[in-house]
Parts: sequence; C-alpha cells; structure tokens
Amino acid sequence: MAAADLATHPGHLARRLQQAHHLLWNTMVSEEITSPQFAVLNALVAEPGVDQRTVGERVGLDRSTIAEVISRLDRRGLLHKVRDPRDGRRFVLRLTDEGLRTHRKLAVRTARMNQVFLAPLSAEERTVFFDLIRRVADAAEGLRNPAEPSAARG
Amino acid sequence: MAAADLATHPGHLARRLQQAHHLLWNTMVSEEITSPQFAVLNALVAEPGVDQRTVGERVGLDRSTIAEVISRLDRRGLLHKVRDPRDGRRFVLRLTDEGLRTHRKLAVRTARMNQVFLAPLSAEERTVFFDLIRRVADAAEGLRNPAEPSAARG
DNA sequence: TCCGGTTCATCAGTGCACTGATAATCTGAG
DNA sequence: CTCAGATTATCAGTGCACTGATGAACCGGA
Repeated sequence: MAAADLATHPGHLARRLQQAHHLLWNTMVSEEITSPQFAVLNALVAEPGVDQRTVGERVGLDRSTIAEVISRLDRRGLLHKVRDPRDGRRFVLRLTDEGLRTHRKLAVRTARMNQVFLAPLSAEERTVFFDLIRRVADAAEGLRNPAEPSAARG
Repeated sequence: MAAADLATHPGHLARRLQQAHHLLWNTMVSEEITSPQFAVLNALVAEPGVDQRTVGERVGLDRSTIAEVISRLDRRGLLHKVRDPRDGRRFVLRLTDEGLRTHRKLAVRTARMNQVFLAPLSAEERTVFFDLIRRVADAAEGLRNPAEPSAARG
C-alpha cells in the first residue's frame, strides 16, 4: 500500500476548508469572538431563554464543548446564565445588551466574509456546495443513532 | 439584524462536515491514531527523511501543531526523529517498521471509511464535491500570501 | 415515601489548531 | 571572521472538540 493522495480524502479536505474559514474569520470578522461563539450568540437571538444542552444541539456542539464556549461568553459579559427555577438541573441562557450588540455587529461582518469565502463559486455552485456537504454530514450523523422511528416507514 | 440561518454559513457546514468525519473515523478506522496523525504517516511514506516543517506543509498543519502530532507519533514509536547532520536546525523524520505497518493497516480502513462517508453522493457528485471544496479552500489560502511571484507573469 | 432510571451540568483527560515570543542554527555580505 | 537576517523548532497561551466518569436534580411507579 503506497502513499495515498490526500486530495481525494474528504476528511483532509474538510479540515482544510475549516482552516481556510478560520483564516478569513480572523481577518474579516473578529479576533476575539470565534465562529462557534458567534453561533451560540446567534442561537440565543433566535431562542432566548433556552438551556445549555439545547443550544449545543442547535449549533452542533457536545455537552463539554458547549459548556466551555458558554463560560467564555459569560466571562465576557455577553450572556446571563441563571438557574431555571422550574428545573434545578438547567441554566437558562439569555444575551446581555452587550451580547446583542456584538451579535448585530458580527452578523454584518459574517455576511461580508461569506461573500469573500464563496467568491470562487457561482450562485449555482454555491447551492450545490451547501447541498453536497449537508447530505454527507447528515448521513454520517444518521449512522450515530441507528434508526430511531422504526415504525415510521415499513 | 435577526438570527441568521447557520445552514447557509459555510463555516458552520465545514465544522459539521469535520465532526461527521471524526465520528466515522473513530468507529471505522482507529481510536488511537487520528486522521491528522495518519496524514503525517502517509506523508512520510511518500517522502521519507523530510523535516518537520515540510511534513507540516504537505498535510496543512502549522509549525506548532505538527510538532505536537510528531511528538505523539514519536512517543508511540511510529517514527524516528534524528538531527540532520547537514543542518543542525532540522530533524530528519522516518517511519519505523511499526509505523509502516500501522500506515498499511489504516490505509485499507481509511479507503473503506471514505466509501461509507461518500455513499450519499453519486460518482459525479463526488467529483464536484472535491472540486468545490478545493477551490474554496485554495482561494482562501491564496488571500494569505498575496501574490508571491510578482515577476512571473507581468 | 422511597427507589431506579433519566437528564443536565461539570470535571478529568486527550488531542487538534492557531498566534506570538524565544532560542539555536545556518547563510551571505562585508 | 563577524554580524545581520532568515530559517527551524520549541514554548506559552488560548480555544475548539470528543469521551468517560461523577454528582445533582427530576420523574414515575411501587
């Protein structure tokens, strides 16, 4: 078995794509707030008052990672984290004014960055790009929980 | 500015794609050797005796990360790292027999995993998938070093 | 009321990934 | 030969990401 060509390895391409994105993010969006952190702010704009686990589900982060991201946002004063009076296990999360301002500012820059990032592709290609990646990612995630609704479609 | 739909954010998709890959890798290839570690082994099969920096360049990892990955492979006895007698700054890297065996074994499993990973796509779509990702990643990396050979084609 | 099972959050451990600073080494100009 | 600048590797610091183990809280049934 000789050396393989990494250019045909989707895992390697996925990593390169993320690195490329990270590079653009740092230069065009923010050096303070990372992309996952923005995703959390965004999720809390859409659903104020949800708990940590739910936010993790929305943005695709596991329980440990989401805990760290949220604690950083908390330390920076971008969100509040208060115990749910109706369920002592949960924390209810809500953006502060500062968090809301930050989200607004970064949302604009993020849109600009996405334009630059996707500039090499035509409008059509972008649609395909999203579609293909989503299909591959969805399928792999589906393998994790092997068929929940067994009665859904015989 | 309301909440954005992350499904149209390439950065978010890139992260999800990598997570999906990580999941499959762990279950189908190895829990010990990670995908970046395999990439390093693979690079050393292709070019035995190169230095650390060059390997990093081949697999797309920066100087710090490649140093850590290599030190882990070294600790596991998968490669040798000896000072270059002709240049005291460098280390010459070479796979051990164990490293070679590991690469052979994982190369087979990696090929199988890639089949499963790409199963949702037709042969045509896979070509497009690779092409689109590569173009986006290349373009973003190109923005980092703005035009090296200024005299090449003026 | 108590008890078992589930859920939410945290902690410990490991590994990838980047930047900026530092030290050792090499190289070329003088 | 000597010094300045470039190159190679390391270290410190920060942050994402996962698993497995632990503890607190909830919920349903006996």
